[in-house]
Amino acid sequence: MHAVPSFPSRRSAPARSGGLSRASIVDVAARAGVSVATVSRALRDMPNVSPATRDRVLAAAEELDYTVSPLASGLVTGRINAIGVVLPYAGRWFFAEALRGIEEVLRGQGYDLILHVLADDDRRAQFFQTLPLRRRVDGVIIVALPLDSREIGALRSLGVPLTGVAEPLTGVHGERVDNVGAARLAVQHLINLGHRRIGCIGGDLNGPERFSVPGWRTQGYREALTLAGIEPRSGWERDGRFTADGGELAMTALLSQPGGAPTAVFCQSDEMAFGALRALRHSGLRCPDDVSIVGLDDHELAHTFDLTTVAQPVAAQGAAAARWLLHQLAGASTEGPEPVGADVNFHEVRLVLRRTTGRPPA
Amino acid sequence: MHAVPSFPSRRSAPARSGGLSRASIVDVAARAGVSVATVSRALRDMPNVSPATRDRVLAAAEELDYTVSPLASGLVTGRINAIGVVLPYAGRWFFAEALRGIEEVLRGQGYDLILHVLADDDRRAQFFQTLPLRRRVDGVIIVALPLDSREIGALRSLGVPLTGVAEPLTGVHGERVDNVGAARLAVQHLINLGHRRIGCIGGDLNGPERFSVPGWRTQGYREALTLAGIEPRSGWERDGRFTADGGELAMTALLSQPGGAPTAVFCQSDEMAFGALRALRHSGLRCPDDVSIVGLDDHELAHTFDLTTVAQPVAAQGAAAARWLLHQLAGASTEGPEPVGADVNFHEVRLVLRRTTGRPPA
DNA sequence: CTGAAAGCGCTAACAT
DNA sequence: ATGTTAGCGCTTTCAG
Repeated sequence: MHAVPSFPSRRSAPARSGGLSRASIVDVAARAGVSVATVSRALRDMPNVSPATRDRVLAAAEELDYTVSPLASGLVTGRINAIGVVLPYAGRWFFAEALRGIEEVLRGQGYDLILHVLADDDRRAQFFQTLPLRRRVDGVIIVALPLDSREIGALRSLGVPLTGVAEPLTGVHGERVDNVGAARLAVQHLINLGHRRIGCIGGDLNGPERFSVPGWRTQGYREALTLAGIEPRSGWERDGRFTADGGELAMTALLSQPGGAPTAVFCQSDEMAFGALRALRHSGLRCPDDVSIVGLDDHELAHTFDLTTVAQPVAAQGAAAARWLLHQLAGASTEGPEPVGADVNFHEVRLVLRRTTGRPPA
Repeated sequence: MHAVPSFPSRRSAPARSGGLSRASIVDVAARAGVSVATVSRALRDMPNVSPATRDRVLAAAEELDYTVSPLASGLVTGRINAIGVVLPYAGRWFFAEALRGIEEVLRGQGYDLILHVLADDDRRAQFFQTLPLRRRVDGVIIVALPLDSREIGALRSLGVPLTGVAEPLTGVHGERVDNVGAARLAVQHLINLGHRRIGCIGGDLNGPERFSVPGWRTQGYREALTLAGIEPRSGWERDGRFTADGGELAMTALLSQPGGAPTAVFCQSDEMAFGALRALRHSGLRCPDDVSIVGLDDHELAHTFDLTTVAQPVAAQGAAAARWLLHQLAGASTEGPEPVGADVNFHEVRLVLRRTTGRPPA
């Protein structure tokens, strides 16, 4: 198919690999009539290369369709120009969005993004056991994954900078939102509307997943209530498992609560809110006329379903994490051994008013 | 923090890289009292290593917490154990789901997944210009991305096997569904229900994106109509840009069609169907009483919104593509130069009945 | 069954 | 400003 006039390299090429572009730095050097060292310098825009030489090298490289082998250069420099991203596949929307933000930043800086999806407990256990990231990345971003200290220790043993998105990791830098504040914002909106009977659909506070987010959001919910002089009722806090189906079940339970149902419900994620909306529809109840619903996320479909919600910037959190990591890598050479500030960067949330919240029924 | 009793390697380690686990194959060899060649063999389960020796090597490796450097081994073998996945970020759900299927297969075989998101035209152009996958992957999976022959050529020049998911790529192996058949299935369902006035919301057939999927689905729509003796009306085919908002706009337009609105609409994606549902709601129309809606995908939220749809297995398509690729790589050594069969593997679709379709209004 | 040695393609001293 | 050379850590002939 592609006729190769004369084969650049002198040996029989490896069976298959980086492509037909077999030219090596030696070929470029020969063609440009300089040494490989000069080629290396010219290609990386290093000082001490005369403009004329540089041009000649660049031309030769171009003609031979040459690209530096990341393997070879990584082997000597010890940098591999790749970042590992690990996520649990909990909440597709969230993860896809965070990934987009991360990828954009990484690509812009010439870093590869190596993805690890810890879809279930087995994969997760195996991941921490074998640590497949070892020797393969210059840094790691953990997205929406709560880790215990043993797991964090394992990751630390990689010897590369770490950062977390959404879930707090003790001792690790993080990008996230103030979940307590976000929840309070949502619930306060309900209170402002005149609601006093307000339910909450969140995650299991004592479950094995160890997500801390539901804990905070529940705390925010309670705080808002207390501040308004409303006594939180434990029966009005339900577990929706952060899925649409879970949200539906939780809402159904709320509706048949002894002592009357709430007139408004704060759902700790938009997907659960979608499920709650379905429960309402199937119960013949109208939203917001009978029951108000407020979510948290601003999922891409929240607008489509007219869901009032507290928006959080997901791609931005991912992008910020990526930027932080690259910054660490850049500074690693100049600064001391542990330049890490295990600090947290909080991102803004905002209330997005749509049509699932209104005044309580008379 | 982590006390390192005695540093395995003898030279000052590179500033930062594959981690604290600095032990090299030389260290393992020394510890096991064998040569590096034997270590290499033992670790890769090659023949010609006595069980006793193998055990000793394994133990030594374990004690030193040794892992093979993928860079070093890749450099000599020419295999890098990574697969590139490139996708357009068109349809978050689809892409996240496909990615999940791909990742699972790749991980199982010890391959890394290197992600490239071609979010906009700039990134896309840049991608094909610089080909950042070059020398970095053993194969490439293209998800839901239509490519022209120049772009396919560029990818081919990588010299690694290629495969496509969802969108057909001429001359490239692919995993997808029969889009014509899927559309016919959806529309036939509406016809069976008694509908004769059936609209279609799809993508721009002449747009710059060159997606071929909308073309086929539209063809399937027309075929089903024709087969039932119904004359397709061009005014009832609208572009919904494969987004919820686009679907809403298209549905609104359909509703104000001169000569009356359709009683049923086939949406070429579930996300557009969600938008169409919103248009109905805002027009005070009920579904399916006034207008029936059928989608295509079986998006994770389709169930939540009771959407009747034609389901396609997305993760399975991704997984199949990954398996095909690995199979090519495995066979590459034994077979001839181009072992590629640029064949297509079709995946089954099925109608999922829910509550957005019913008999036409009397 | 095991070891010695030659690189893979590149970068980083160290010359010049 | 440019060239020489010694490896980075591993796999792989080729000899034992």
